[in-house]
Amino acid sequence: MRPTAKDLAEAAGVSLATVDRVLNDRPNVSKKAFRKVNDAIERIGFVRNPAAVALARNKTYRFRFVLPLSGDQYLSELIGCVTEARNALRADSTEVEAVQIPMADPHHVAKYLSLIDHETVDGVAVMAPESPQVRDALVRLVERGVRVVQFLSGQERLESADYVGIDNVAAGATAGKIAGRFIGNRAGKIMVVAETMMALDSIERRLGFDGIINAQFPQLQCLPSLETYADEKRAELIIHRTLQHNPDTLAVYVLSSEARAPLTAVWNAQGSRQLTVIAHERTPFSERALMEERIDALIAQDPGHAVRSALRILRARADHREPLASQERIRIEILLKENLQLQSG
Amino acid sequence: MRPTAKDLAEAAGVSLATVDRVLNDRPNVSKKAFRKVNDAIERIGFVRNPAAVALARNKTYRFRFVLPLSGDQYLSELIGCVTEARNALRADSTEVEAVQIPMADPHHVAKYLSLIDHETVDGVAVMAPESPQVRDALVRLVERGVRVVQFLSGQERLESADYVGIDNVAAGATAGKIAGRFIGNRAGKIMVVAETMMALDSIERRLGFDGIINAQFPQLQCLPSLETYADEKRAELIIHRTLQHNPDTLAVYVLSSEARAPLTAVWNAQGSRQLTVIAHERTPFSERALMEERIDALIAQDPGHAVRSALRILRARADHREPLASQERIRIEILLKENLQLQSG
DNA sequence: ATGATATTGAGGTGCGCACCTCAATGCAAG
DNA sequence: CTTGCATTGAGGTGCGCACCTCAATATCAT
Repeated sequence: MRPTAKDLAEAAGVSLATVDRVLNDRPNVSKKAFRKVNDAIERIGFVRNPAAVALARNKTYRFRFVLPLSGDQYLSELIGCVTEARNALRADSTEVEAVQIPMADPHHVAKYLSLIDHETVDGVAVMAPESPQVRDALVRLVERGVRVVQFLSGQERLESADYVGIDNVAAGATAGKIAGRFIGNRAGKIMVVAETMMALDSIERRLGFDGIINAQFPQLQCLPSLETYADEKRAELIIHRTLQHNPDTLAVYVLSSEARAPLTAVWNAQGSRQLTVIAHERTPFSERALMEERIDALIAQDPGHAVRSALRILRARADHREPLASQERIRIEILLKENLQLQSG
Repeated sequence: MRPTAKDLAEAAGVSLATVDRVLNDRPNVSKKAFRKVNDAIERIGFVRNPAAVALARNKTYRFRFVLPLSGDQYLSELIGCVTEARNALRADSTEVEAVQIPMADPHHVAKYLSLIDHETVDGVAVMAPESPQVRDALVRLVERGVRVVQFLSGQERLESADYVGIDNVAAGATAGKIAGRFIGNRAGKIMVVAETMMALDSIERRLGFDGIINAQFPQLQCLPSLETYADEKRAELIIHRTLQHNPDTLAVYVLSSEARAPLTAVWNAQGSRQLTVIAHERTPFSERALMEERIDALIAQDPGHAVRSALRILRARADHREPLASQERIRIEILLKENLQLQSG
């Protein structure tokens, strides 16, 4: 039989009360007792029964995803994943919610975060653009006893918070390698489009992309990043113009998770030209375009995995446990038409 | 507050005993009572507290991985993942073990499986080559009340068992697409190497590979599959000969998870020739070769994910729950040097 | 030695459920 | 009506632990 706390007390030569004090970091424990209990734990291989702990604590965990307010398809996917996780975790006394707030003004975001405390919520996963105000607000959030996960967002990594998401430099490099090898040995230009180059993740992806292209594909030249500012008209205009001025464009790389506007513009303007198209993230739009071979490859991070990973980490932190690193690394996926694996089949 | 079984009994207008009978499929429940309880469950949104259930049942789950006896690096990785999962699940009253048995003789495998019953183990994940004997043994295992997962192996899919692993036809197609696009528009041949073409997964991968090459890259021609029979000398010989006879070979595709012998032979024989190399599975060997740019791409399925997935499914089945499909789909990963994401960094 | 404080033990309660027993009720066939 | 059986309810116990109280003892400085 598996040893219980009672066995542990016996083995350690102390009372159940002392075992309880040691196991739950309660005060008034002598160093000697502490050692006796920990030695006994090693000796008899005691492991707390999580079910019994959960039942006795009878605590409900409350976690919140703080996401940008946007009509982005990737964001919709993400919200869908949160909803799914919410339903799956309802059984485990875990309340999960997603809120969307405008991210344009860092002060507003910081203000929002400053109103959260551990009375309201045990942990938050925050997806917000880099800014000193937000970073500060996150640090203070941690200080107030709320677990924080930096979630899929181009922020400077905090010491005191966990990060869930991919390495964007590596993601850009991956895109670069795929683009370079897919293009073959023709010489020409690559058009790079982003919503904005103010975002850290765009900057990092571009950095990784350029690094690979410059080092390994000297016959290719990356054009300056085009910024759509999430404006369809503007996207249409600048992309059309760029394609006209650069007839030797061989490929398009869309940095941002929303590829719809840029790619629609590209397809309207490309004429009979063959373009290798690389974009980020799997959405209904990009999935369909991949199936129709209008996109050649997607660089993606699985939103479902990201959500579950964030929740597992928050849960582990709330229980003062170390998250299992090997399970929580989000992969940089390369999606082709062939390995898309649609749900239906 | 979250409703408990007591609340449910009250809401249904029955006693706790009847609620218990309905919830645990016990006999002697009238249709009327059954309906009353289920209606009340819907109405008040009752969800069983899994922690309380686990505690009250006080049951330990015993799952076993049945794997081939082989020095294969991928298998070592797999065993490592099982060990990791074993330690992680020890806390949850779940015993996980891995046994390795010789798979050469289907009768022997079937014999081994026939000795397993639900007294010994609650579920098994079996990785064994396709054969009618094994298939039969698995079906009978299920009939004896043992949950079965067909694990990462090229077996005909059973109705009565779950499957964990990738679609090998799609994996082959993915390899084909990567090979074709990486080669560019040069014309030439592709060498295909397998340990044996008797294995269903090799056949399926080859099928997917040829399908893509023939349909999308007519300038490329796939050579007949070379079979190494896991014999280094033989591999060396046939690969050397094939490369000599086919000076216009542009790429090598290794179908099996053990790429070491074939690729070593290729590197010994390739001379100054540039070859695009595609292989399967991430192992210390293939990882290193990818970093050194001796392999261009790996098609992989994450063994850690596969192990965890198999265990989650076995656990769900043992609890008469439906596994969460969306989480259990094993992805066909494309690994390049750029998205390898080594553990160290 | 004395008081103050730190440490320990004994014991109880409850978390939500599974599983068991036994008596009580219902219902049908004879 | 009685016998037999199916159904239901009341009640208890225990799973392993967290959390609490109170009294008893140990340890320290003075």
